[in-house]
Amino acid sequence: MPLTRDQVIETAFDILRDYGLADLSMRRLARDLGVQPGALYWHVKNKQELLGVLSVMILVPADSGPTRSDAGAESGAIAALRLQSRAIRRALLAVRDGAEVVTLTHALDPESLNVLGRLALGFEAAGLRGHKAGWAAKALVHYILGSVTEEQTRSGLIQAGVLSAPAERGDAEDAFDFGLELLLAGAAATPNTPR
Amino acid sequence: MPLTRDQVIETAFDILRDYGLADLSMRRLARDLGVQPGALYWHVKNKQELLGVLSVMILVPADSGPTRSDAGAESGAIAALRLQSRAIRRALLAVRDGAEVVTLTHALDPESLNVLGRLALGFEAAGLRGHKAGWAAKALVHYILGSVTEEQTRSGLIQAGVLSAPAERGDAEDAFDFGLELLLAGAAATPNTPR
DNA sequence: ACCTGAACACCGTTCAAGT
DNA sequence: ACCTGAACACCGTTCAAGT
Repeated sequence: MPLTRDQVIETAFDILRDYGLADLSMRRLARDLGVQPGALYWHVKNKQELLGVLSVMILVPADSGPTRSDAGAESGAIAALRLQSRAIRRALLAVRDGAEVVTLTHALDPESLNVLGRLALGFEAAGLRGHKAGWAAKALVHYILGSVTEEQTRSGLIQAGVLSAPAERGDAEDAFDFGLELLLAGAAATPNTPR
Repeated sequence: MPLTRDQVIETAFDILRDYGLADLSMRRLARDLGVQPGALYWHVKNKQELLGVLSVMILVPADSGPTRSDAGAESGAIAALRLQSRAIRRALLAVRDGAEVVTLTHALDPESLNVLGRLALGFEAAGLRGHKAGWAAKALVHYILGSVTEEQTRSGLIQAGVLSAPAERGDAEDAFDFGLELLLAGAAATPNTPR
């Protein structure tokens, strides 16, 4: 039977998860599927589209966030943002080079990932008005993606034998949480020029 | 006369500045220098080393920051961090794909850019102790690089005709400053568990 | 010391032609 | 509808051999 789009995507995801982004070429993907490279372009527009789909898949585990109906207590809004941010970090860490893939997609098409808009809603619930909620969300996204990309790059280099054991181990999470608190504390302290 | 390392670096910088990172290949660089690709490897270890040198060059305009001797008034420490952050942003914006190049270098070798250590000193001057100053500096670096990378990616796409004019223009700087204030306000509000 | 020539092992994408 | 074959236009890096 013919190749399906889902097979292409699934195999791409497997290569990414098991070997990393550097090994995820269209030619390698075609080889794993037992097909000529050109065949892929019947099922997928180009590599960028494929990475976009993978980005969404990577973020699925973090895809239950605050929705507009969750406009609950304002004090809980910051707590919700904290949980959501950690969930995004965990989802990215679960796939090799996950942060890098999502960063690539986010750079070319920020709207395609629901995560961002989701966080903006969170900051609105926390009391930020106008552009500020969106700006805060962008800042948080940049922070998360940057942190996790560095974390995954480091473990990639260590595994490749380029780097030796981490100088100080286990503090990646502490470092992440600290930066997260910085951002959230800043948001909580920001004076809200009314509407 | 023979090719010099400085010529290689200068020409690479020119290609980057004028045509962007996508055009900066070793083969293109060799062509512009009127030499075979292999010749470059006499003057430079590999492409990564070259990008590292370019990263340092890009950041030179922001390379006059607080040093340890500047342990001045604690209130001014936050102000200094604000100025330093804006200087870094400007330096990155001055070169096409500057943020992306620096991000690549920073990912593989964070120590090689003095910027980070510089910012950590700034946070120490602001009263953060122990790991916290370093963590805050990392957060700030991720934020700056992420913001400017997105900014430059967008203008690159617009110039390439992929995107149309920005939906809301001129607010890139406002957005940057807002996120910056979030981080700095968070740092100022962070309780300092003594030593 | 410095460079050429040539190769090795790759890329993403397109497209006529086949079934 | 779906894929092959083959090409186009590239990559980064190495290395014997030349001068």
